[in-house]
Amino acid sequence: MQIGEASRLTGVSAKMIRHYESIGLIPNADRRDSNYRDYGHHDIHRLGFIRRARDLGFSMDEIRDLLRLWGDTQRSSADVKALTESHIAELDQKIRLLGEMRHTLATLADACDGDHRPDCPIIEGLAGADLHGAN
Amino acid sequence: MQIGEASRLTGVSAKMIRHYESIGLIPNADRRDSNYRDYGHHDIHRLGFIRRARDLGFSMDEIRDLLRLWGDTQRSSADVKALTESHIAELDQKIRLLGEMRHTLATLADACDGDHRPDCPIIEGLAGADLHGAN
DNA sequence: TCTGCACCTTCCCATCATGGTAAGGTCAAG
DNA sequence: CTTGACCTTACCATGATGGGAAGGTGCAGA
Repeated sequence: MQIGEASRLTGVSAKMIRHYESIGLIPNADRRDSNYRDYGHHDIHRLGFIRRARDLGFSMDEIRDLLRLWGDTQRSSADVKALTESHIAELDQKIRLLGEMRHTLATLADACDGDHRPDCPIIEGLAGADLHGAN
Repeated sequence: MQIGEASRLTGVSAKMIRHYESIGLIPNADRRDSNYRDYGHHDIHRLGFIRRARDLGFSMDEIRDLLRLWGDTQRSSADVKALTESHIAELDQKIRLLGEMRHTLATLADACDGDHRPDCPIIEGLAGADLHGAN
């Protein structure tokens, strides 16, 4: 099938399919006489794998590792689990950081009357108060 | 003072200070005879404001709005609060998405023995299972 | 005075994942 | 033969940041 159908089936844009090929995440696609790329079941499966990993927040480097692990019949499930848990830890870190931001902002917003007057603890906080200390 | 000291005082890299100037987030700095940029209290204050907003996850566009609100003595605190709450909603959305990813991954990881054998529900999930449906 | 070093300047390139657009080739249906 | 959908490559953009090159400035010490 052509790249458009592969895109529709996998939810990966044609643009990104070509990009993944260019960075070696997927092998060079077969070409027809027209020079159009030609995809089969195997390619669709691989692209679906990539899309699901991407949707779970794995970086391209991690996805590269996952693809290698996927194709390695010798590897232990412990290898996959380790990579996954490392990624979970990254997610936890991001969630924690965003949560801290949210907490600080919510505290400032709570202190702000939000009326017609100009006095605003949010702006004052940004303008110089200690946002991370005792609040 | 020179850009290096301004950077040290505010925690904004010299590189970014120049960048903020180039995109109009801060006014063009005064120049000495040497053509070196020259900063004063006012500039330091503004850069500190930007750094704090950045640390709270505001985008450059939002920071631009915040700076405008900061300098506008007419604006109501409601304007600032609205912008802040919009940003909090963005943070909540990101946190929710990351949390969903984490949940799916944790479920898969829990199902994975993580031993020497190759069978791995994580890889199987990525390879085609329904990750978002009943799991 | 010369030298060295720390600092500054501008300019260009890279990241990461993705999209847009332009200029042109292919192919099937009407 | 035309139309339209599809494909090709190539280049540019995002947002926030860093890296590095090539060269100017300024001060302290030999």
